[in-house]
Amino acid sequence: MANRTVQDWEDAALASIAEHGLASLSIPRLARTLGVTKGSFYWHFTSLQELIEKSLRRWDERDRTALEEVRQIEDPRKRLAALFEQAMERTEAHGLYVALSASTIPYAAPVIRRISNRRLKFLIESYVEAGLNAPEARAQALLAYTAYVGALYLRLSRKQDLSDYVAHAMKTLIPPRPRAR
Amino acid sequence: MANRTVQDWEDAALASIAEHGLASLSIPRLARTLGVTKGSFYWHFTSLQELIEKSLRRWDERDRTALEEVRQIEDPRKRLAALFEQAMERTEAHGLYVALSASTIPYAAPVIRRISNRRLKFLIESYVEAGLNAPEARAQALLAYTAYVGALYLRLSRKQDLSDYVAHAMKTLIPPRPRAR
DNA sequence: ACCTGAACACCGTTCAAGT
DNA sequence: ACCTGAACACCGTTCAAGT
Repeated sequence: MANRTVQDWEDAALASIAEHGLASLSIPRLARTLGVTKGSFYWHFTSLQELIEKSLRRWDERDRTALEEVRQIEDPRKRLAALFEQAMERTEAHGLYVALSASTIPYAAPVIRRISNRRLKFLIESYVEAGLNAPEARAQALLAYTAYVGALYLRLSRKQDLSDYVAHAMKTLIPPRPRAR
Repeated sequence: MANRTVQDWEDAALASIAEHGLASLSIPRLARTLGVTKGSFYWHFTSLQELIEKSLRRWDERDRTALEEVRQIEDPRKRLAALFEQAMERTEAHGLYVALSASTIPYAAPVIRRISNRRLKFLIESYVEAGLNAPEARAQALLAYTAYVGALYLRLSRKQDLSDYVAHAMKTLIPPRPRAR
């Protein structure tokens, strides 16, 4: 078989973290998945830490492009709605967010911060475009974002359908359509 | 020195998890903290898993009594406000919630579910008392709870003061005082 | 009744040796 | 250039032996 690339290892790591959690990430496991020996890992990476760091950078990049797509939607209210609905898909990304935002590995915090900053900024801008003034938009964006993150975690311990929740959250958190003038 | 008790080990475990995360929990570490050898651990517990299970049960119990205290407040709006403010204190409990709700250990999920069910039920009852009808109260409680959990996680990656956030959340999520009749 | 200390399996890491 | 396989330290677990 062809040799493994750095990207192969990174993708396998992200998938494993998203599904089994960070604690279950192990070099022998990944090696078995990829069909090689654990020793070969150290030709591509200097340590498990480096693998995680590089994988996180990859995830960060993916999140950035995912946001860019939603940004194409012109109507700010529809854009917000799309963001809320996206919040219930993209399960690997959510698995990663959930698995890592509580982790105590030192380089996880900056990545989480960068991702949440980017999404908060996006929310604030959309709220401003939807007619809120700056402090209102900021406060509302923060509330919406925390509700989003909280919902990710809630979904973890209960299988219940959250579509009613999303509907209510959108009603509460998306500003009314401005009146025509 | 006197011998260690089961409770000593449980308390040490909860404190360690809350502060350093679940991944850093290690029997040699705890043993060193308690001034004994790791071998002695296995006189009190059959496995690390059992220690975690029993510790989680202990935490569950603590959360229950913490809720009971807030329940004493008669005015439902003030009770909700107290709950929101408590949400920014009790740091060990929050550290535990954060460290465990994403964990893949099998007995963590039921405990998290029990705790969140209890707090959701409490919120729903308070919202009903504050004048909302049943479905409104349920939806609003769910939104409030997810915002609360999300705020715990957001606080992790940014040191920023969240008191403005709490003020806005309370304004948005606590129903208006009913008019006197 | 509670603890020590040695033993073993598993994972992270290193590295000489293979192709 | 990429991988194997043996080696070593660390942690979870067991257990005979100490007090």
